Amino acid sequence: MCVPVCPVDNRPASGLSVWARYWTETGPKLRVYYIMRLSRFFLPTLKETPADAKIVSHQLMLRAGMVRQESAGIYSWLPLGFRVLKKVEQIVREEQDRAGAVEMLMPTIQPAELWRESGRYDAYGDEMLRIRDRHDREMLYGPTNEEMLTSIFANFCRSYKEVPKLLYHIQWKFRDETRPRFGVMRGREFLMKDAYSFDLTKEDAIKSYNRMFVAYLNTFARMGLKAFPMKAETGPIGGDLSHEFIILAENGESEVFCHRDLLDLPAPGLDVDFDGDLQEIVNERTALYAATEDVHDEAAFAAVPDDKKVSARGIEVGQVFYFGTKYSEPMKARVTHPDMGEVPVHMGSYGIGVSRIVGGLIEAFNDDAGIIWPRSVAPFDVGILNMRPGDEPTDQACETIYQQLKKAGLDPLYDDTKDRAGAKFSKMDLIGLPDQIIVGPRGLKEGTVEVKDRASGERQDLSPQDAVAEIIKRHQQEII
RNA sequence: CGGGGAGUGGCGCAGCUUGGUAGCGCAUCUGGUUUGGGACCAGAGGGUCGCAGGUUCAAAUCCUGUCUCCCCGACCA
Repeated sequence: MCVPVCPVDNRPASGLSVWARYWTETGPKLRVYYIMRLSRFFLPTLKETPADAKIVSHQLMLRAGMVRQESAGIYSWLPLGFRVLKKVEQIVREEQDRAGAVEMLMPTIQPAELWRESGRYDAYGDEMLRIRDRHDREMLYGPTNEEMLTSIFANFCRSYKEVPKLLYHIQWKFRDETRPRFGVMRGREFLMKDAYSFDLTKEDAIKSYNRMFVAYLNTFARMGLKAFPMKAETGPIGGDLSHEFIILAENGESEVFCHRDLLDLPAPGLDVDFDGDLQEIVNERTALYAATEDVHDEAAFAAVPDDKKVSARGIEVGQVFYFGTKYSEPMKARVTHPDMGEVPVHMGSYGIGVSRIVGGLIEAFNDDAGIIWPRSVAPFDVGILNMRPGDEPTDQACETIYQQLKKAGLDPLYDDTKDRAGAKFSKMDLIGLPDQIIVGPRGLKEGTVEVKDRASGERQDLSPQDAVAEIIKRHQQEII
């Protein structure tokens, strides 16, 4: 049995569900998997670029049949897009868990009451979608959850022994932007991971801040993204310490300035001890100049050597805040300490734009033919292209390859359609699966199939067995 | 929220100035020829021209209002 394993923590690599593991370990030796045929899947691709989409990620998401716009800034996630969204979400979840954060789930709809307590009900303005229920009670579709979680904490936690606490959830949010744009990158409805920390003192709160800071570096690295922490404005969330995590992209929404050496720092790695001292890792990433345009300091930037100056455009994919007692004070989230008496807890909040990242990934990984997914987030791991459906040996070869890949823990998509070869190639390139296995009577006569690497375009003829082994090898290497 | 643009078969567009039978490409369906980089021939189906008023014998076309979407800016994960 050949199961790709993460070299760092020995977990099975990708796509191997609990059930699959159960069966491969305990079940019958001859396990047959359901074959996901393209003819059965739902993949409404477009040959032409929709007129409304202006940036490449939005165009490709529509063309690849990942999303459909329902209203300005509101999207349905079609099966292909949904798979990527889930992959991104799962990486975020795993790294939150690894950092010691605890997952929960709060509702999308919140009572206005909560926001009156913090004073933000009026302050938030038209960006907040306000609604009334049948009893004429004022409700809102949550743009964020500081109030709700602070209230939960205040309700249950009274003692200094209850802290530190670090809780997160991954939930849909709504901000009624005046001008949604860039597809899912700046929608009104968006999926976000938001974490909230509760600590006794500012000093402790910084430790929580550092946990998230380091977790973020690993999170983005696992998706193949280079995200750089930059000093940032605290905005309506408030507070006095904040970093945005930025990926560089031509279509980035904001201008950023930083020291070139920052771009070369590797991710801390998945073996970081999150209960240990993380300050050094954070210091290393914050020592060099890096700021978004809002807080850009020309004088400080001038001190950076000319050949190290980088000014570029970037997409914000995450942000971390420390804001002290801004919410705990008015909402009475206090704990009692033997020496300090009753004190409001020091808080921070930590967001990652999950749905936004899907767009960001495409901005980072595309070419003229379409999307090029990093293996960790690809909707399927590999595409199997049948060049002559109906031809017995070809069908048989495709299905065998499918079963073998599936058995190895990979998730293939089998193009069994009767489309012409050109259409199949184009479609597969468009949706960007990292690897393709092209199976036709012509090659099979010679005992070979063709393995194509989407990113490099490189192709090689291999026996079906070697092709499967090659694909599995590539996926093992991908994991950080 | 300021400024600009656009709504016509599923998608991309023409028609509007100068009112008169709604058109093209792609996609779809049928038949045939093709068959390893988004084929070809022949035929077919599919549109209350965003919506509501108005002008007129007659409105996709002119007038008024309204809704929606997109772009630039201000604002934000």
